[in-house]
Amino acid sequence: MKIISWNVNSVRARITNILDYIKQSNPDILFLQEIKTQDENFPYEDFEKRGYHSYVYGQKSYNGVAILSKSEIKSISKDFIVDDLKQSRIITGEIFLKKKKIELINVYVPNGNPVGTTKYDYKKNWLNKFISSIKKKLMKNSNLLIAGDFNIIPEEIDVYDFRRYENDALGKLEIRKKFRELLNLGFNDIYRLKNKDKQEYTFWDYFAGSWQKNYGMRIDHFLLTNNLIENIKSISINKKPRSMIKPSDHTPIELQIN
DNA sequence: ATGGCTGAGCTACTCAGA
Repeated sequence: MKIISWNVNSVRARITNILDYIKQSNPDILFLQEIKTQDENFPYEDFEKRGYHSYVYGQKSYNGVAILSKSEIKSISKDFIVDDLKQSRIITGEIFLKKKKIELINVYVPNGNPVGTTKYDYKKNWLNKFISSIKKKLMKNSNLLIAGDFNIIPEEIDVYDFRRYENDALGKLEIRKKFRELLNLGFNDIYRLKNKDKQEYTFWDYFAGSWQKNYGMRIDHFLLTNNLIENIKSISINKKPRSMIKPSDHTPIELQIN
């Protein structure tokens, strides 16, 4: 089974790119972040024609997440945490894999910049609530798969120039510690688990020729609980969509499990 | 280099992204 996560930076502006990518990569499940549209304007028909169910938690202009799936997904939920600002950032569902019930958690973590503002505090509080909801979920199910745009650079190796981000909301130690706190609950950063020293990125800024210069960062992740490690076949970052015309600034990360 | 670009909403410009 192929599960992919991709921050598309607007599902409507990106629709041809997404449909081309689906045709090429053929995911069973696709997590989308930053769809930037309300549910009623989501392009359900485009995906239905290609054989996908769409589960959408939209928002006007900003944020918004969705799960596309070839098979029906049960127990879809949009209230994983209480979000004070009512931003659409998490959608969850359940699938079965070899008799394991797996909780799928698609996240779009707040950016948090600039540091020292209410946006940064919102990110910290959001992460605290997220971690506490994960703890609760772990008491019911030890098979969790979290994927999405975490807006966290886990370690120095995960960005082209760490010094430029050590005081940024994506790279500050305080935020990176939240990521470690999550891992310490029994999760693995699957890309790093499978690629100990590899320096690859999932995001490149639109400006300053960042893509051409490979000034990127690894901020989109798959975190799986220890129980699911035996099911992992492969994980890879697919850079091709970032090289296309009118790209998202993020590129997909692809997980094979069976 | 607190943004050089891009998208949404809207129709001139702000907000947001990372």
